[in-house]
Amino acid sequence: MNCLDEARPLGAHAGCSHHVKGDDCRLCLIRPLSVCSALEPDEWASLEKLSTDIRFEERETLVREADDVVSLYTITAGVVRLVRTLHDGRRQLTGFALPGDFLGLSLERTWTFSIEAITPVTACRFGRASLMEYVDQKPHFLMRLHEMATHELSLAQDHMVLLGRLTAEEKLAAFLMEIRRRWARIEGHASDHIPLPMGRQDIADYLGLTIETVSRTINQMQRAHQLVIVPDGVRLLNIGYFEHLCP
Amino acid sequence: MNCLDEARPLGAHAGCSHHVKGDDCRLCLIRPLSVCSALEPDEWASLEKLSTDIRFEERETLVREADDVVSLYTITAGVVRLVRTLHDGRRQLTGFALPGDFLGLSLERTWTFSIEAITPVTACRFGRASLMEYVDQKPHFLMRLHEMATHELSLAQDHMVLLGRLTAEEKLAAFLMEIRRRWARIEGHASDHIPLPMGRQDIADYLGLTIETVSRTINQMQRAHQLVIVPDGVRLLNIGYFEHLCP
DNA sequence: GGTATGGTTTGATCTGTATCAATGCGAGTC
DNA sequence: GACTCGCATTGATACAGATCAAACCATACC
Repeated sequence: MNCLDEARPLGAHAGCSHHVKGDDCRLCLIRPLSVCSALEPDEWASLEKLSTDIRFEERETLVREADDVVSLYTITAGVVRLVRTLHDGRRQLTGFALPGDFLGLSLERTWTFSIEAITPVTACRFGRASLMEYVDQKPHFLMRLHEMATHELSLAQDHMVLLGRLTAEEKLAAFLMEIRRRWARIEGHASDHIPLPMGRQDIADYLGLTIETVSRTINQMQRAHQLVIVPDGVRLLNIGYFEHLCP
Repeated sequence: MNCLDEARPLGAHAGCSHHVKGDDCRLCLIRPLSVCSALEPDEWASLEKLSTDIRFEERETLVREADDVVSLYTITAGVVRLVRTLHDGRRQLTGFALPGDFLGLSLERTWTFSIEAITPVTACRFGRASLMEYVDQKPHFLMRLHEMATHELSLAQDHMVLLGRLTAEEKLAAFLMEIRRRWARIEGHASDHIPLPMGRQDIADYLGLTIETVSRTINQMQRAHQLVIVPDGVRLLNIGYFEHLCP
C-alpha cells in the first residue's frame, strides 16, 4: 500500500482507503458521503480546481476559535475534535468530525470553535472566497449545504437533550451508539467493534462529564459484561443494552 | 388601539406594535428582524401572497415532534417554546422563539421538536410547498435561510457549553442575559427589566436543571441584591454581576 | 534494563443539585 | 369570603457525579 498509512483513524479502519489520491475527485471514496455528493460528475472537475489536499499531524490545530475563516475542509482521513473553551479552561466539545464531514458549513467570517486533530488527518481544503463564488453559481450546491447545516442543527438538539437530561450511563451508551452509527456509514456496514481514537478526556468534555466518571462508567459496563475494552476502543457484547439506554 | 392586545408577550412589551396588520407586509414592524429582511420591497408582495396570519392560544401546540411539516411560521407576537420529550417524560427545551423568529428553517419533511405557545401568539404562516418553490427562484433568499440556520447552529453550540459545563448560577445568569439581549433587539433598546413569560419549569427544562434549583437560585440572587423578582419577570440591579458570570 | 511521560484506572471523600415533601400564594370561580 | 387550582417557594435529606489523591500501565527514550 502506498497511501498514507499513518493517516488512518485507527487500525484497519477507514481512512487509508478513503484518501483522496493526487487531488483526483474521481478516485475519492468518501465523495458519496461528503458535500460533493450534491454535484454531478462533470462538476467534480470544477470543484477540484478549487481544492488541494492537506495533511495535519496528531494534536495539530487546524483552526482556532475566532480566527478568520480562510479555508474550509472536508475530512478525508482521521478524526478531529471541535472545541469551545471557557476563560477558566473548562472545555466543551461540540462534536467530532470523521471522514466525509465538512467543516465550514456556516460560510461565516470567523470560526466559532477550534478544530484539533486527534489522529493524523488528511483533508480536502477549499479557499473560502472561491467556494463562495462557486455557491453563488450553483444554487443546488447551496441547497445541499443548507440541508447539511439543518441536519447538524438537529443533531445539536439531540446533544442538548443528552447534556441536559441524561445520566452518565445513558450519555456513554448514546455516545457509543452514535460513533458506531457513524463508522457504519463510512465503512458501509455496522460492527460491534467501536474504535475510539479520542481520549477519555475528550469523551468527558463531549458528554459534560469528568474523565473519572467516563472511566468508571465504561469499566462498570465491562464488569457487567456489556462491552470489552480493547486497545483502540471497545467491543460491544450486548447491543440491546445500549439501545435500551438510548431514550 | 385596535390591535390584538391579548397577543402581546407581556405588559408593555413588543407584540402589539409588531402585529402584522391585515397581512400587509409593508406594515410589518418585525420585518427588519425576520427572514423577510433578505428581500427587496417589491418582493414582499410576492411573499405576502404565500402567507396568512394565524393566531394560537396560550398552551396551544403549534406542531408536534415528528409531524409532517405542512406550514412554516414567523412569530409576530408572543412567545413559544421548542420542546424535545423523552419516552419517560423528561423534557429538554431547545429554545424559545420570540417575535421575528422563523420556525422551519430546515425545510425538512418532519419536525424534530414540538412547538408550544407559552403566551397567546400571532404568526405569519407559509405553506411549505409554496415557500420551497419561492426558495428555488430566489437564491439570495436561500442564502438568508442558510445564514439563519448556521447562526442557530452557533447558538446551539453556546447552549451545549451552558448545559455541559456551567453551574446553576452561571446558567441562570447566562439565560437572563440572553433573554435581555433578545428583547433589546426587538424593542430597539436594552432594559434591566426582563419579562419572563415562561414558567420556572420551562426555564429549568431549558437549562438542564430542576424547578427547585431554578427557584432557589433566582431567590438567592434576589437575597444578594443582584435582581428583584417582579410579577412578570425580574429586574436586574447589577448587570456587572451577571456579565461576570457569563464565561 | 531503567526511567520519564502521558494517559487511565481506582479509591476515598465531598458537594452541588436532585429528590421528596410541605407550605405559600395569587388568580379565578362559586 | 371561602375554595380550588396551578404554580412557586422553602426545607430536609439523598445521591450522582465531582474532586482530590494515588497507583497503574503502556510507550518511548536514554
